[in-house]
Amino acid sequence: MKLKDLAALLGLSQTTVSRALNGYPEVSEATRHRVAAAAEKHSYRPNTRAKGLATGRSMAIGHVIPVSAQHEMVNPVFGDFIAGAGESYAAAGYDMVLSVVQDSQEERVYRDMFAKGNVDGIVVHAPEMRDPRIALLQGIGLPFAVHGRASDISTPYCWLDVNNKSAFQRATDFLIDLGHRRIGLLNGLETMDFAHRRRAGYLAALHSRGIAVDAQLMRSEEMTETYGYQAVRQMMELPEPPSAYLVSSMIPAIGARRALHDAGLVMGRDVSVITHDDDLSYLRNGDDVPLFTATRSSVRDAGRQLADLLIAQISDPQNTPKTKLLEAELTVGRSTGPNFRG
Amino acid sequence: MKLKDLAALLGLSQTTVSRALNGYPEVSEATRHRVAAAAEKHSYRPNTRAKGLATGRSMAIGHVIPVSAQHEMVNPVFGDFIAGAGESYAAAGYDMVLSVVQDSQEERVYRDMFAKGNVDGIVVHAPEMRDPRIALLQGIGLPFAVHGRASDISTPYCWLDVNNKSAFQRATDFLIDLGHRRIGLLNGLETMDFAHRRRAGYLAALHSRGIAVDAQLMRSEEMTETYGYQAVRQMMELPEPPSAYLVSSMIPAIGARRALHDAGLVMGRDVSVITHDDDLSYLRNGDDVPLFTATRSSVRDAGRQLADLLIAQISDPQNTPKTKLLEAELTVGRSTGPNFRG
DNA sequence: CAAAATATCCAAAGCGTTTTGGTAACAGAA
DNA sequence: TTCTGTTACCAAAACGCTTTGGATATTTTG
Repeated sequence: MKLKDLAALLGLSQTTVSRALNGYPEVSEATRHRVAAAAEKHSYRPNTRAKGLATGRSMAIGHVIPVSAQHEMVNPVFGDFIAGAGESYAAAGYDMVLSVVQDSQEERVYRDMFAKGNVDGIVVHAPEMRDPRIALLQGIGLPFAVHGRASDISTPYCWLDVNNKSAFQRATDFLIDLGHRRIGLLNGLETMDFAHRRRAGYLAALHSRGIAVDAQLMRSEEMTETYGYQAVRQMMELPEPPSAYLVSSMIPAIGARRALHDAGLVMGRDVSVITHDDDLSYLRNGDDVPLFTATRSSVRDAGRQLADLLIAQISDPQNTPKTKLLEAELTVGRSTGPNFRG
Repeated sequence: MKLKDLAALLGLSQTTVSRALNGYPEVSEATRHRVAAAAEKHSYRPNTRAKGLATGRSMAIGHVIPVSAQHEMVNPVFGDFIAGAGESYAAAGYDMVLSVVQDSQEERVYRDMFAKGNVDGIVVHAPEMRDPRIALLQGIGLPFAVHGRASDISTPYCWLDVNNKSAFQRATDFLIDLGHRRIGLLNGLETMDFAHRRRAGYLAALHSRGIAVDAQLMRSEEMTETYGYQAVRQMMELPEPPSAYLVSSMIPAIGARRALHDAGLVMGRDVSVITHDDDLSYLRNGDDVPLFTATRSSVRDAGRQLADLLIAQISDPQNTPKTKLLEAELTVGRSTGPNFRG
């Protein structure tokens, strides 16, 4: 069923049917209802490509998922982020198109997406500190929104981020208040902007409390379970092992817990652990009382909100780009306690 | 830069330029090269919508991610599956369009996708036993491929599945060989086809070895960490607790491990655990020696292969639908050992 | 050498929409 | 009555591509 057929069926012109369906005023209420009823009855849906060609918009938003050649890894938060963004898109009538791309190919993919015109905007994932993608997208004039920020870029652009620095500073302060002085940091890859900020928060807390920084207590890697396990094992072997750990994600935190268990230590009693918790649907942090003390911020909610920002940006491109900084909450669970060991 | 401009620039007709770029024979090699060079130089990319409108194909494949209203959950394997499928799509020039949809809305979404014509095919995720989506898609004539199977549907359709029954039967046999008689099953939701098959494999092994089935040892739920934890805790309280557990995914297996640790039991010595391992990139099963004995099958690879099947199906619709059954490998790790207790 | 075949190109139609630039009918105002 | 506005519709152009159905040289064939 195409527009032509529907128009013929109603004895109307394509123009009138189109206007009736798209809510233009120059159509009588009577025919508008007649048209709507017929469209409903024959479940007419305008062809996306034709509509897009005519309007010049694709009603789709691109997500480019970079996969580095070294560690072929899809960030586990990705599924939840997408679920959140998907809700907003569905509500606004947008489709989501996904490209999984070797990071070396990324620039080409952005350019192609723009040239081929199959998206009206793009969500940039996992920004690095001086991420080249932002300048690139500004250059080609494709609307975009960044999940996170790029510290070294000063021109305004649309982003949504968790206040990672403040979250990790508060978490570190919390551990210091409990008497911990040697605090291990199991950070994500510090080429990533969020990891850099978390480190800054950790360092700021140490400095403000006059605690010396020990490079042996700071690790930065891809956030896997085995990373958490091995990093904790190694730090435990130090002459002065940490009495507490600050971990960048639930997954390595689980590895950290395993390492502590293997060593016969009990979290919250012998050693303290705080982790960042993205509130992933399949990896809830305990039920009633949280398992881990955590800096928590729902990545699903972030997806929802970032999508809204981007949609607003697309529908009104001259507007100055909106930004939003979410505060993570610090929820106290069973994995932290006072430091008795000195 | 559109075709018209490129043609004008070259002093050729749009026809010739189009044919040159699309590899038609009625173009001299000289002009073909000239056109290709100019296209490259000005980085011309045909507009997707226009091309799609002209050819009647959208060069996109839809993935509908159902989210049930009760437990808003995105399957953690999803990210890796998408990554795999994305590789195949990129190689074949397809885009991937994603819809996150309340399961009550699913039928409407499929119908709309077809009517609006914005995908050439669809991947069906997480089929249930008598999944209505298959008949629906066959009815509307939209090519599709199923990740998994629907047991109660006999008409041929395109699918790729892991041999879940055989995998879980072998795993159960393995445990029985080690002397285990009371084996707990922590299954996924048994409305899902894969979970049903796994249960069948578990039961078949018990039957063939003359071991009585105990309903108290069989659980079926959404595969979260807390599920694994609580299920094991509860089974441990039974008068005759299991000496071994068979778990449907790494995530609940981690919860199971936590419950055993909390009870002071050591996996592989006091209690055995086998889990299914989807080989997720961020949740590797140990490094050198696997942590868990596991039935392993890469879901990323499944994504790649299923995408290939669907693409083949789309390019040759009359062909009888291809299917592929992958065998999971049973890899021995540290979580299993002989049963000394009885 | 004329006719047929081939190689190379092009103008225009078509894909299914939206949008432009109207027209016809009828009302109210002068 | 005539003019102006308004309401309710429509024919045709446009979006950027592919494809159809030629057209014009050039080569091959009989």
